[in-house]
Amino acid sequence: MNDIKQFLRSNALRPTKQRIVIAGYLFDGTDKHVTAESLSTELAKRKHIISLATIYNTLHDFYENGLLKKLTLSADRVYFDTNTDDHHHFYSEKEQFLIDINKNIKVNGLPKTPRNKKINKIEVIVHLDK
Amino acid sequence: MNDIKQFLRSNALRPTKQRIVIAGYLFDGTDKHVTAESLSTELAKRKHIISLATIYNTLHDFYENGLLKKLTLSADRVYFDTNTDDHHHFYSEKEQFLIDINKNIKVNGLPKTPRNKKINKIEVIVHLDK
DNA sequence: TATCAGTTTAGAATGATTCTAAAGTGTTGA
DNA sequence: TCAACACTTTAGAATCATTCTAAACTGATA
Repeated sequence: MNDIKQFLRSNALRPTKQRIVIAGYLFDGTDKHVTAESLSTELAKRKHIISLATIYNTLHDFYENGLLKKLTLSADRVYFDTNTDDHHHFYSEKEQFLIDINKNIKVNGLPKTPRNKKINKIEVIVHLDK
Repeated sequence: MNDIKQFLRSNALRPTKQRIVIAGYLFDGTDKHVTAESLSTELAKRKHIISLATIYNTLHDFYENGLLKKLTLSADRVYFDTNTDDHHHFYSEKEQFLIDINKNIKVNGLPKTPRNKKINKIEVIVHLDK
C-alpha cells in the first residue's frame, strides 16, 4: 500500500485512491493483459467501482509513464500489457486468446530504416486460427 | 473494364457498377494501402460517389475473397493492403506513414505454437517515431 | 423480359473511446 | 493544522469508425 504510493509518486503520479487500487491490481507481480472494459470488470468483482473515464485516464497515465505497453492487436479495442519488457505475442482474435512470447525472437533481413526515421519498436504478432 | 468484370466474376463477386469502379482503382497494378475513408475520398476525386456502406461492404467482400490483406496497425481504423503477398510494414502512427517491407524477413526463435492452435500469419510491424 | 437473389444505400444503431465542466482531493507552505 | 490550488475523478454528452436495417435497385437466368 505504501509501497504502491511510493511507486506512483516515483512515477510522477499523484497517489489517488483510484490509482492505488488500479496499480495494486495491475502490478501484483503477475503479467496481465487488460482492456479498459476487462479491467473495470475485474475491479468490480473486487468491489472497487471506478468510473470508466478514470480507468481510461489511468491506463493512459500509466502508459505515458512507461508502466504499461500498448498492444495493437485488433481494431476494435486497445490492450495494455503489464509486461513492459521487449516481447511479442501469440494472438487469436476469434478466441480473444493472447499470450506472451518472451523468448528472444530475432527478426532478420530488415531493410534500411526509411530516411530520417527512427525505429521505435518492432512488434511481432503471431496470429492463430483464421 | 471487361477484364475487371471477369476478374470479379472469377472471384464469385457479381460485377456491379460500384465494385467495378472500386476494383479498377484498387487493382491498377500499383500497391495501395487504403482505409474506407481514404478510398471514399480518392473515388470522390474521380467523380465516383459511392456510399460508405458500400465501400465497407466491398472492402470486406474483397478481403473475404483474398484480394486484400487487412492490417492491424492502430486501434482507430482498419487498413487494407492490395499487396497480398507475404510481407511486412514500416509504420508511423503519428505521420500515417506506411510502407511495405517486401524483403524476405525471417523471424527466428519462435517458441512452440500453443497446443491445438495453428499459425495463420506472422505480422511484423516496425513502428517508427514515438 | 420477368423474376429473384444478390447489392446498394440512407440513416439509424452500436460501441469503444474521448471530452466537458463541475465536484472532489492530494499537496504544499505558513 | 489548514487554506489554497493544482491535479483528479466523474457522469453524461459527444465523437467517430464501423455495422445494421430494411427498402429500393440491378445483374443474371430462363
